[in-house]
Amino acid sequence: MNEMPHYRRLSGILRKQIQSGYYAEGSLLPSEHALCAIHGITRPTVRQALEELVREGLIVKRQGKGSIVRKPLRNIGILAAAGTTSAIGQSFLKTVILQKPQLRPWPEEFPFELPEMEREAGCVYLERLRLVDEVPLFYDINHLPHLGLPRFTQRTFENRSLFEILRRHYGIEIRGGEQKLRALIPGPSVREVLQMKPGQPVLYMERKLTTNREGYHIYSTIWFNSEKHAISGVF
Amino acid sequence: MNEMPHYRRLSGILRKQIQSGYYAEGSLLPSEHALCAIHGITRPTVRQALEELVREGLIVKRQGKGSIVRKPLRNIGILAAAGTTSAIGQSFLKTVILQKPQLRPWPEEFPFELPEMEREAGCVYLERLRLVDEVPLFYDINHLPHLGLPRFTQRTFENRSLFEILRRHYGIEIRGGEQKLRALIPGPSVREVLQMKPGQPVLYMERKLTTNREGYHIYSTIWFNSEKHAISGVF
DNA sequence: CACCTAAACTTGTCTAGACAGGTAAAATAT
DNA sequence: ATATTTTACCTGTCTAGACAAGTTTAGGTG
Repeated sequence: MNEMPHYRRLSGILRKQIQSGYYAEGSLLPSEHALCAIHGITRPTVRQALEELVREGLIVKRQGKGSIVRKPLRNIGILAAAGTTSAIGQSFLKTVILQKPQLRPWPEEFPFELPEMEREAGCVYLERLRLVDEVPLFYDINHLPHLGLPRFTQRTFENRSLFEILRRHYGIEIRGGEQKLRALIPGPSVREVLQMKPGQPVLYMERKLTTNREGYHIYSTIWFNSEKHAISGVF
Repeated sequence: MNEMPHYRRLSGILRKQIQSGYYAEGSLLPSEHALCAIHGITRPTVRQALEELVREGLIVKRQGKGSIVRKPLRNIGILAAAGTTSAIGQSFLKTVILQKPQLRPWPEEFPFELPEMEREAGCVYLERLRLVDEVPLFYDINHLPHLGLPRFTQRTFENRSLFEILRRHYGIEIRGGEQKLRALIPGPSVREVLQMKPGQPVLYMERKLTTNREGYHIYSTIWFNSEKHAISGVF
């Protein structure tokens, strides 16, 4: 249904091939010229696709040599990735909904500045806990404006990406975003959710995601237990 | 001396104009077409320049509207920026060299895997402390391979960007890199350097930067006191 | 005046090449 | 056989357009 741009289609194909191990670590992707021929598109379009993969850290390019497939990062690549589900192998990641989506007024104290439009629409509130190997890792609180999301509060989110549901059922795609990071000692409630010992620090993130809908943003607050896993990013 | 690509030259010009306030927050940059005419280059080249600025969070693009200048982030944009000096207004940032560049063997325990070439070359070690408004904020340890860096240990780094010296005197440019982030409680020595109270957490980063020199990497370990400032990034 | 439509302008995507510069393998000379 | 040069191939940069799609503005219509 969605007409996807050629470059995004290609990057999706290559991403899947890399993650499935079809291209081994350290091996070369087909050359840009070859990819042109295979997919019937021109080089700038191919380059645009490869650029996405470079940003995600899946490949490294070397002039005169080619595009080298990288060892997939063991850590959680949340910095650049749109969703957390795509960041780590989905198989190890389990999602638990602590608070089902429910309508709420916007909080009085909100770390982001909120456009008038979104404030008036009301807010869908959602709490999740992500576990890797049965150990709590992320705890995130999400606020989305209640604009054009029919039946959203009835949907099931267990083990499914929030972003995938937004894309498939409502046509909302994440385009990018900004985030702020801090290290802090979590309060007792967050500490308990993450099953951490007192005095242990977490990575605290505030994110504002932009979407293909003009003026529609998703706001997330994330607590991350970085004792065993680090967060990785490429730039 | 250095033939710079057109797109990088343009992004540099625009970056300077934005940071100097020549384009006010919220205002529009000249259209891509206008930038073509002004600088005598074509649109793909202009777009490549603008893309850099989008990645840095300096502008936001809106189809049908234009490139909007963003409010400069108050926090430290270290995630995407190559150097920390460029991330915050240089005026407020002060650099103190805690350990002048000196030759050393590579550490036994090194958080990164080290190419053979770089290990054999020996290592230049360098410790810095960054202060904002006279308050310690970053403490970073840097390891660079001692390959083609004549007189490097004699240079002065006070209030000067390490990356600028590498670029101007040795032709080394930062192309990108990867990083890992954690939250942790610093050891007593780091805590003292950053003048922090016991039990307070820091943002801990390990970065591996890639350069225009094939196989030449810069390794940094950074401790960041996030009590007053957050680290911000755009993706 | 209020409303709607069309035009002008903007960025997004894409084509079809060109040349420069780096890498590695094949061909040649020693 | 070894060392050097050439060649083929790859990515980096750039040109000069085209059409699509979103936004704003200027006219025109009622």
